[in-house]
Amino acid sequence: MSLRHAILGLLSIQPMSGYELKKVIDESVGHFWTADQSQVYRTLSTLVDDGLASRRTVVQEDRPNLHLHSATDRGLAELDTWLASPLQTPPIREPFLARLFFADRLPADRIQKLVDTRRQEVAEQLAALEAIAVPANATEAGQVLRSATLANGIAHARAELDWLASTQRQLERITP
Amino acid sequence: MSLRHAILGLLSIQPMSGYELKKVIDESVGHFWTADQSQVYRTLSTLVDDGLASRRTVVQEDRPNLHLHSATDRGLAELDTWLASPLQTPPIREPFLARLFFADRLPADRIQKLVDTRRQEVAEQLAALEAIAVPANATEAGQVLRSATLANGIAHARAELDWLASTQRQLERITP
DNA sequence: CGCACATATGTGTATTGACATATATGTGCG
DNA sequence: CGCACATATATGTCAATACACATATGTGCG
Repeated sequence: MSLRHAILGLLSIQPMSGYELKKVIDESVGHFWTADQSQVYRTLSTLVDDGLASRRTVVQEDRPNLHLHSATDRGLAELDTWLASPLQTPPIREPFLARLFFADRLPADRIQKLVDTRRQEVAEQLAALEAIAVPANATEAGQVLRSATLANGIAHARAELDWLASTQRQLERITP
Repeated sequence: MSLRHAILGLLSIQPMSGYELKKVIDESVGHFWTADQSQVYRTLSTLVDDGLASRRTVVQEDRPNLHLHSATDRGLAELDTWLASPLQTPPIREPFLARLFFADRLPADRIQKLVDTRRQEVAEQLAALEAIAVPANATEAGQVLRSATLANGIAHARAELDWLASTQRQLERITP
């Protein structure tokens, strides 16, 4: 469970409610990490139970009360331990490649369509990533790192598009 | 659960035992799909229960008996349905990027080390992928598709290496 | 007025999967 | 002789997650 650490990391930057966390995850780290809303709340609870985060209720009058969460000292220590620990590579699962691998069961035009649909999807993803503004000449480590994670997504999207184009050409070559 | 379909796909090419399937998954589709051994056996059982695969026991004298599995007609139909169904994009989870995002908590040399360790790992992965031989001028759709999935892994590994180099340069720029 | 949507927090539950473990036998190595 | 390793199948179990659902209130729109 690395969602624990992702949340701990976000809380180390700024105290947040579960609701806000979910939004931040979707918006600012969404290109490399996703989380279910219910999981965010449950993880926050275990974090508080384990003493890695603290919870403070903020009374609001015109909307439901907030549970504002902060990383505790132990939480920050745990975060640093995680940052220094060896990286466990996650299981690779690429549904599109899995499909493409068996796609010769389909007629040629259907294979082409598979590839083309994928091309459109990746093109949209790329456009979405490129639309996110990044500071041009970052001087702080945090800025550099955060724009680098974004650049990673862009680099892979472009690589995927190039590969798709090349695959498409190869497919056209065998079915003239 | 797409392991069902991955297994169904492999069985459509050739009847196999669970043991053999696990090996084939590790070796031939390992660069885009991984599976736990216990999960392979359990999935085979549900596949048989659902009538999508059939099981035949092959008695062997000097080793444990084989359970040879084949895709049934219904299994092949299910496979084709899956191939034609809209692709559900899996949740994105990139532990390395998650770490890098919060790595400004670490001293500069530790960040560099993080990036460098990653560079070595990806370089090894790339070498492993490049070592797999592929037919140069594929004429069959199946060959083209299968070498394309391999090419995909290579393309992404190279993109990752380029990005890592660029990130490293940026980090050096801010900590002279 | 009803409806959707944003704010905000949670529970219930089934599936998936990772990891450990059990069982049985043959081969090769030191 | 013991040990590791390959062949081969399978269960037990816990954690992580996805998806659905429940609850409560204010705002804006047609």
